[in-house]
Amino acid sequence: MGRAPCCDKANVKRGPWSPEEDSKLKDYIEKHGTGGNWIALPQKAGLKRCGKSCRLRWLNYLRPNIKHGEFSDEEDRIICSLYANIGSRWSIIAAQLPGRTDNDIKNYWNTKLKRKLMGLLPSSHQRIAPYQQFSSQNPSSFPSHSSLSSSQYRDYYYNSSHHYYIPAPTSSFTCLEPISAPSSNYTNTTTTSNSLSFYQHQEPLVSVSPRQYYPITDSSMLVFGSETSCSSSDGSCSQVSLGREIKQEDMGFQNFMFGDHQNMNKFMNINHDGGEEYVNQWTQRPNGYIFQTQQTALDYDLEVIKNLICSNSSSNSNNGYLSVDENKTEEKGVYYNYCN
DNA sequence: AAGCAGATCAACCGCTCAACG
DNA sequence: GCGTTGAGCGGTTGATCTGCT
Repeated sequence: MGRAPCCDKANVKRGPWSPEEDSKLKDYIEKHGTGGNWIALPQKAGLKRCGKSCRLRWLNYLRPNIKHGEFSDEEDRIICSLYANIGSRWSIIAAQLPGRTDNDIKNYWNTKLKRKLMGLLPSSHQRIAPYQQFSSQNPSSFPSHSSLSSSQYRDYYYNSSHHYYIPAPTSSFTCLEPISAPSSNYTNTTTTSNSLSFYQHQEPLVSVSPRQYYPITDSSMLVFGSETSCSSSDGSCSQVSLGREIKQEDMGFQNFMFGDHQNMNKFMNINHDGGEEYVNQWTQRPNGYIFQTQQTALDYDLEVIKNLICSNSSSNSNNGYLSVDENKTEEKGVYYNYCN
């Protein structure tokens, strides 16, 4: 037995919204708010629409501060970075891009960005940092490490089949450097006002309130955000905050978070603070608590993204989520850091 | 100008989850 | 604990646009 439909489909209008409908909805919400009840809203607003449809229309198009139009390189990088780390969690990604909705980002990813990335990285070329494989491959055929400044070797791809570097295509996705594994000291880091309000503390996290921060327990729920949650969604709002719990089991998250290193791994959180970017890394302490460290970085690996795209398109078994192969991850053993 | 194919994106669908009685 | 309800999410669809022949 399925669920009862949320509205009487025979009596609701569907399809594109007219300017009159937009105006009715906008006027009503501006005057009365949503009242926390989207189902009842269309009737009150004099609309023959499904509540869900109203919600979608408001969140994606009518609410203030929606940003339409081209995505910037910066936004591209953030999307890629987060996609590489958390997969197709569009609402979470949208929460990092004020004014963008998850629907927008999803469409943008599926229609443009994915293709852009796939075209950017020929399959035989692995973008790597020279230090990673110089010794194990054919050092003599490379530009010598010393002959390449850090800024130079960012601009090469390593051709694994022929063991040499080729110049990287010019793009906004440049400058990958290895970063060290997260440190094991548990110092505080700061967050910035425009970021997710991750709670950072030297002490084990305690349960503060629902939708705040919990220690990782056996049931292992990692909780992001605060009660002011208002992420974009199909769409939710642009305020940055994540009101959704992420289970470790979710989306192969367990592998992602904890699979490849005993007590560390990372989850990205990108802040914007006076133009500088930080990556907040989630690290699990031996006692099971998750804490956060910060890197000045954006972090993704084109090859990872590409693999994700390929695996997602060939198999939906992972539900579109990043499911990191433990062995592969271990083998890889290197994180890249975006640097300017 | 007409027809077609591919790209784009608004909207829908079905599902999960939290809140509540 | 269970059922119901509504919000939110991610995947998909389909109407429209654009560019090419």
